[in-house]
Amino acid sequence: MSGFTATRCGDLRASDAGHEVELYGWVARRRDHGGLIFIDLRDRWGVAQVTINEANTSTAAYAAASSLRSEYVVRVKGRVEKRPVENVNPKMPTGEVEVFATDLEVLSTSKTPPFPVEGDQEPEERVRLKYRYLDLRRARMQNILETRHRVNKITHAYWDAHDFLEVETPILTKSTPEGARDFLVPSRLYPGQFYALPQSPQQMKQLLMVSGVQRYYQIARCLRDEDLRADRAAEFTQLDVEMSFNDEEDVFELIEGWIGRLWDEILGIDLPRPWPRLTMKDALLRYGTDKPDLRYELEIADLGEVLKDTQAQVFRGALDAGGVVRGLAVPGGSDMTRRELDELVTLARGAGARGLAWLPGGPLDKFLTPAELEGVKRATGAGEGDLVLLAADRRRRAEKVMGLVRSDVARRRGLVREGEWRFLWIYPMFLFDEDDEGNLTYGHHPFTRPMEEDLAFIDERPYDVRAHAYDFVCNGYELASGSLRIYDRAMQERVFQILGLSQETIEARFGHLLEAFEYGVPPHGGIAPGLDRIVMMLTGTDNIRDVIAFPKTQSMQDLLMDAPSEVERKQLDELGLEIKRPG
RNA sequence: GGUCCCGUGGUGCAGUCUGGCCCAGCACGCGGCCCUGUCAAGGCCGAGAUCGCCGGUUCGAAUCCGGUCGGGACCGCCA
Repeated sequence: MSGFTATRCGDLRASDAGHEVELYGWVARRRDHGGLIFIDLRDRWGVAQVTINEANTSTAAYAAASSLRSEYVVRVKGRVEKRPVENVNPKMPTGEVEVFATDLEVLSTSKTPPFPVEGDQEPEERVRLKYRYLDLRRARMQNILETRHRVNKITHAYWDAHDFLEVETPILTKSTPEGARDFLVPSRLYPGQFYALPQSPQQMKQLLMVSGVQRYYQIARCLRDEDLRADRAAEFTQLDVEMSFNDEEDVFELIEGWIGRLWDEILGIDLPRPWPRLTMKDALLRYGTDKPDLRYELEIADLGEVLKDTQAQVFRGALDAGGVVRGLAVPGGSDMTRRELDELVTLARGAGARGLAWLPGGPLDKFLTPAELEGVKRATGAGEGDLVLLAADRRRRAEKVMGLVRSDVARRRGLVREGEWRFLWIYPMFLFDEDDEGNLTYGHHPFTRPMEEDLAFIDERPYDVRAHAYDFVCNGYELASGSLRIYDRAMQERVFQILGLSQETIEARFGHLLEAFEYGVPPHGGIAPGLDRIVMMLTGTDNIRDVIAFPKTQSMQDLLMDAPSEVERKQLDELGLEIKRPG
């Protein structure tokens, strides 16, 4: 029997009493009583107590036990014994037994670790990342690794059971300047030309539908060279799904089933189905975001109607410029301090707003008529003791500001109902969006299918065109995005044209897709949930790096491997590259 | 590109606002000794930090100012 098949520390139970066992593991803790030494021996499955009694073991074994320090790797031979009742440790699954060591061998010693592997103390992230292999040894991280594995396993089983085929798609692919910035890979055989790492297998999965795969899924790595956030990594993992001859209801059904399975098997929670749906328009109006957190109420109201004749300058100005006034009632908010309000104003300014107003008690009270004040109260549902926060701006900015204010107010006033899971679909979404320069761009991606009934006004009022596009959202996180796709060459070209792409650009970048569309394309569509974020939810962390074994810092460095790093001159020469150094 | 928070022995924190009581405190860890029923073992003793780095202000700087580096949060960005 090798150590690989030996008894696992965490598996020991009362029923093992009397057995001779061999254990392999790391020293979690050592309690030396002088003549009697207790070792908590840890492996992936748990911790068992090894007892070494000077009186009943070899001198060599006792000497070895005395020399043990934290994180030494040892092999122990001994006999499992039931502990006397008074010595049972009910806090440990293995607490009913202990292993009396007859033989103990140090397989590997350890320096004092840079931070404690045992205990719940969270070291600074810089240190954790540099010594990631030790960080991952901690129980919390082991649990995350295991949860992630189980998510993958359940996911494979689920989609396989629905006859989906996993197909691997290339890592070296073609750059598409639309969307996120690509990671580029220089080509050795074609100097001056580049591959791109995939932002997602979007086009490949559509081509697989043309191939007749009909039901495709892949646990796919995606790479985007954009700045990072707490919930955004440069390389991340999507469950990529695509199917043929389907409508959005098929997608909703399958996804709700899959998420339901994950929550049931991993958390033992039975999620209610079907999930509620919210149109993009309503999400932005009522919650100020496309990923609302429904664990608290705080609904935003449009005040354009009640303030349509107002003489208050800030509101008048915004409304006359075609903007909006939006308000949010804070229950019991009249007790908010000036300092808190100032912090909210700072938050609003940070989002580009000129300011944030409040009623009553703010400087605007005297500019509103009693009827207008009454109207604001009614529209926002504000009662006695409540405070109304207001933003007046261009619609998109006012929405953004109120959305940020809403979540900040909920957080600082403790309105978030922890422990709730509020899944919902954002559907339908808009086909187009407006970028910062006021130009038309796509809402989801350029392959999204417009709703047939809205095509009539696609040229006149493009922003009002709804799409067969959907996100699913939970507790303020966007967990997935998807759509039904265009499967008609003419329609696809038309959308590209509306987006302002020239015929040459269309041909160069998407010619392969358009050509494929000439050979019998099934109507198709799909979705791509972010697996990292789903694991974040399941493990209760708000940091995406926690659910990635070897993550990079916010500034995209790998502190363990020390990447990125310079390469040798010879490598550059082979690629025909020269480095332009700034300065 | 921008805004904000953080950086103090190996680790986690206090001290910074209001400069001198701090050649820096606490807990854990670490080293030595004692200890035969602990499980966050206990007791005694001990070592370990020029307070991220550079510069400035001051009689005097962990503390104030400027810069810089690193980590984090956010805005922009993320089809």
